Amino acid sequence: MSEEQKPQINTEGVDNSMATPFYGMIEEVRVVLVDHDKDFVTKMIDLLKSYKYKVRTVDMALEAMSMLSKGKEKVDVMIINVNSPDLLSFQLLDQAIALDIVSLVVCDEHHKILAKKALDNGAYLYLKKPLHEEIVKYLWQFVLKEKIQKERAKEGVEENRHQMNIGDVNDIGNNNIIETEEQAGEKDLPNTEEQRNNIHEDENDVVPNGKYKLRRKRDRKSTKEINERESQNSANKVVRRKVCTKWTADLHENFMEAIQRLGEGRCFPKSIRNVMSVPGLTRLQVASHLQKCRNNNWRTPEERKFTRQRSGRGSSSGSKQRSSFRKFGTMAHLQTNVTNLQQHQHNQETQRNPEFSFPLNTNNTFVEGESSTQQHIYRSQLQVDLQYLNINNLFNNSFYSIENNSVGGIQRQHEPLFEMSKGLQGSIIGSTYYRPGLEFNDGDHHVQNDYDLNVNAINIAPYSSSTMISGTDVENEIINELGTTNANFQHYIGEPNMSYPNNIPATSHASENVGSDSNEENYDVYFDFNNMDDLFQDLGPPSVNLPNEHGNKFD
DNA sequence: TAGCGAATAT
DNA sequence: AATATTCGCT
Repeated sequence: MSEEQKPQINTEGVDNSMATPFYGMIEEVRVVLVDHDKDFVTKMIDLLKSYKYKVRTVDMALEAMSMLSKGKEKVDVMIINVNSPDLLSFQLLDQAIALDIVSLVVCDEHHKILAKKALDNGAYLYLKKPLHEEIVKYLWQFVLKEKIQKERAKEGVEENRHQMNIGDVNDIGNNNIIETEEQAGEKDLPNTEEQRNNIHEDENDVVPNGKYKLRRKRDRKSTKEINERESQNSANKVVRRKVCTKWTADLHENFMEAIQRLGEGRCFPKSIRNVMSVPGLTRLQVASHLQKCRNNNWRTPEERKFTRQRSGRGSSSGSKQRSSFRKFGTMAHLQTNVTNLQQHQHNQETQRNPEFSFPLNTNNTFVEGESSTQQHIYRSQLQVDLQYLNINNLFNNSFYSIENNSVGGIQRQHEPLFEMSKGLQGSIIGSTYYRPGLEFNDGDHHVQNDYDLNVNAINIAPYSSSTMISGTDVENEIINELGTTNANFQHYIGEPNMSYPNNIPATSHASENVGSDSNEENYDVYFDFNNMDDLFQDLGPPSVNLPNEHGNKFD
């Protein structure tokens, strides 16, 4: 029975390569642990490593966030302490989710509210410490499943592409991945260059100012092409969900402070970004915002509401006065004489010099909103909107086929792996699919049903096989399966009528629905892995032999 | 090259 | 309308 001999494991194409970690299904799994609890961290490192995971640890969420924004290291799994001292746990979670990182949120003390919030925000699982070894052991399967799922989603998309056009509006989320291919043929082009060169100069008109004015839209790569290319290059690279930063008054304030601090002539996107140091905020985003501001085209959310109300947005006066104020940082490169002064100020910690001729000022432009009074913790600064939440509820075939073979039993040597994943994932599934919109930029972005859909996922998973999510057979099977093993879990059921507590900023859509959804009582799912052994087949460590060499930044 | 600003897409 | 993405340029 020693782990050495699991030859049987490979009957099906499942994979025999015991030689590689994770049964060869995944090359490596990089786990980032975000927790300030030394003890826990130490233990987890050992545990994780014993299962061949690449581990990287950080104390606080902020650190992890910057790590993610740098994007240097690929991360597959994040284990986040829900109570990071810097209070950024949820922001980190948002970020991680946006990057398709399987995120487990852990806590010392269980709080339904937090559990709910974590799941709401896309956490794969919400767990109380210490983590059950089984979870760690099968962590990689979560990753695998997500990955496969994503690929399938992509494939499906490709297949249907011709008929999908707009049709799939409800398919939130895929818009950026899908992209209809109206004009076939272009995809054949070997490379972008060629396409770029297709711009016909003669089609441009010379306008009075001597510049060329494009007659037709630029011959840019369609996002579709990009996506295609991407998916080719890196089959396993996940498609990033498109995220949209919302420039809240706070965030803007931060931005303005940076502008102020830098001084005219030095307001470049990059430097601004650095000064702002808002994790996750990219240079491009700053550039975009800067552009908007320079053009005096940006309004705070409050202002927007206001102007919207008075429908006017009038051509004339009114909103115009702001202009003089917002012209800051124009042409950073113009470098006005203010420079020296600025430089000076720059060196000093205290920069806000009133006399700073910068228009922007101190200004109360946004003070109107409660923002200014807000704590200095950059709370809701970066509100990431998941515009493309949709997770195609496609179940991947890989699992499917295997599952089919194993219908009826959890035993089969080579299948346990998947059985397990079925059980576990199935139970976890709720949180996996459960991704109500966080907050959307504009009402246009239909996330609406996601909520119900997903809530169902959560509710149903443990108890029944009613159709939901995708309604495929596979799915039901999984769910049923889960149902049978259900007893092993202790489902923590939230209070029946728990409506959104005030402290959950929420996502209005969600809260509304919660209120009206009779199933809400099952909303909150909390697992207790006391008896996991019954649920999972013990396969021994995923990889007994193979020492994994890939030692990137991960140990 | 990386980073910028403007143009353009979504 | 607001934010993202692309692109030519330095």
